[in-house]
Amino acid sequence: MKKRDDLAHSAAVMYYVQDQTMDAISTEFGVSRATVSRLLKHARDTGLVRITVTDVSRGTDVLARQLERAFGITAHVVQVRGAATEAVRLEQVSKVAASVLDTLMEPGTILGLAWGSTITELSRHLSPRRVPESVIVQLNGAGSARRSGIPYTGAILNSAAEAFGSQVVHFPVPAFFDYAETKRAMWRERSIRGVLALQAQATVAVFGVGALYGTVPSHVYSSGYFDEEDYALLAREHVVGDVCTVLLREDGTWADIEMNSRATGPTPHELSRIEHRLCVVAGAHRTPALLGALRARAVTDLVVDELTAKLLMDKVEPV
Amino acid sequence: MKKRDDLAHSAAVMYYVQDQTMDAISTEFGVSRATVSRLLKHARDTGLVRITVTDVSRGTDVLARQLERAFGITAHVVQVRGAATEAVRLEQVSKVAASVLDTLMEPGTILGLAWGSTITELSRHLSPRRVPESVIVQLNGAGSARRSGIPYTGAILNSAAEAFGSQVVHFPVPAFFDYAETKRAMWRERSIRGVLALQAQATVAVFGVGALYGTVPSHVYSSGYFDEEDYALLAREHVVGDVCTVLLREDGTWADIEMNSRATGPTPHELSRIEHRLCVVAGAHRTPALLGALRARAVTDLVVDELTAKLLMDKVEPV
DNA sequence: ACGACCTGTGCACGAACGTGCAGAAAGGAG
DNA sequence: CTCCTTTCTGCACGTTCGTGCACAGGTCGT
Repeated sequence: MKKRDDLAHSAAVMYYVQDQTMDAISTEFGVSRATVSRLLKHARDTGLVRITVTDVSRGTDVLARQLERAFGITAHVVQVRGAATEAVRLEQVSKVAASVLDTLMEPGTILGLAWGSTITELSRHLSPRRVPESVIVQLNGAGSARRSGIPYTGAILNSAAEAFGSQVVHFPVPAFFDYAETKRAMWRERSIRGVLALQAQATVAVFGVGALYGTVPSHVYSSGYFDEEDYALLAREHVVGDVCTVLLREDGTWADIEMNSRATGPTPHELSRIEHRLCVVAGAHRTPALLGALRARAVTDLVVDELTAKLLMDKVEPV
Repeated sequence: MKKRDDLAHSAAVMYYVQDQTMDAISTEFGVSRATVSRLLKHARDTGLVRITVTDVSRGTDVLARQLERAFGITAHVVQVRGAATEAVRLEQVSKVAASVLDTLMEPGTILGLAWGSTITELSRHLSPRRVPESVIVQLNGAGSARRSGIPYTGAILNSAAEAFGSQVVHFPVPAFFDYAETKRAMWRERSIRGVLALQAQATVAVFGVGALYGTVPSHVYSSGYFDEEDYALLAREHVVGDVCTVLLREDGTWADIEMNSRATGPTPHELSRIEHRLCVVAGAHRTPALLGALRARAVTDLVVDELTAKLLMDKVEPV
């Protein structure tokens, strides 16, 4: 499809630069106006046309500033129609997050990506833009008792790699090992050490937070990663969710949770060596987990919907 | 107007990033949809939202490639509706040129600007974008027997400076001196030498071509810069137009034209030390002058309307 | 205090736009 | 070559958008 890109490019120039109407362009090209509409969509989708909003926002959004002061982060609060479904909320937040991520990518960036419903959605909204020498590395294992997790994370990593033109490095381990012993053993393997080393060099990390409780428990808690016994353990430890499959409590502690010795994602401590840690959160039920993540200092950049942001601030600074 | 920019920013995010309809945004904000439409226009106008078309074009536009091969330049051929008036043609070409100039500006750029109807129009279509440490320097004098030229060039330089946030350096001399002697004298003055030195350091120059003949003679030939005697001289010398008020013939020669010893713009030879020389041309009557400019190697980047491009190629490679 | 003026907003209408659908063209398999 | 599948295109409709106009609220000068 070389011809199409070409037409799309001319059309884009005429439409976006010269501001011709689609009608004028269609007669110029001798095609229907509908086709021009489609060409322009194509141009936008393929990154031939980029629409960028400068983020000078930080300065006046009250809620965002509160978050920034309270946690020492950069925050983007996303307006979502109150009546929206959870799916819509997630979509809106992901779109904004995608655009924020876009501003963080620069040549040579090593991007660490977690997985989950939030990140999946985000990966769908990345607009293509070649980032030379970029590498994408999977942050945490995704295998479970039932599945290897590779198709699932593969979809995420691939679409991100396609958007940025990056190399991909998978992390072929389960989300949790059954035995801490196995993890220690694997962590000595050179194949794994290579991935871990790359993770440590990442300059940007993107992740959501998993919520253990609420009407919509997150993927990892509802898809066979844990058994009955595990759940009991989680409850006893007051775990509210996770960041990169490292479980944590609302107060931000995680180090003493036994199950984390079997988890494969980077701990908040390990994460904190990464310069930009973009956390994407949509949905009120994630508030406790988000609070834990923030207190664990796992986050430098946050994208969150307005409602959740409000609930969060209410918890921190009750009025 | 801080509040307005702020609302405009939120609206822009919702509209361009989250693709909400203006309707949804208006109810969210509690204003009318019309207001949102205006906010978005404001956001675009102030550079809060940027729409960029990647110029991978170079690759398939046949005419553009012909020009590139024939003259060793980078060319952008602008489609303009055949039926368009000259004013529309100029506007369209200027818009594209403005976007090309935008891609050439980077931090620290010293931009040399000529003046004329083309450049005036171009300066109207620059979309604001702060370019740190940039400087704009006027390339050629604009004074005539009647006017100082400062208000006229001032408008151009100011609007460009506003768009890029640059410093401005004027060149307060006439377009042509009456006596070559005066020019030599002035060129020794330190105030003038400072400007000349800056011109010599420019990394980007933008200019049109003036056409001496045709239905629409260019500004410099119709606004009292010359007297009867001058015109006779121009005709005798086969001058077809000018670049930065340096007169030239269709074959690209200029050095032996007496009047040029009184002109204040950089000669093609001086221009050629500037890395990027963006020439903007709209209108068939400028074809001979453009040909002269190209042959004089004054140009590295050309933006031209399709019709003029065709006429030009017909002259060079008759079919 | 009053009117003249200026800025910003909503309304309403016509213009511009996106997209489901159905038919045409292009590409493959037999 | 023919039939089937897939992709592309134009039509038509409903939606979404831009803007002239008129009015409201605010500012300034007299």
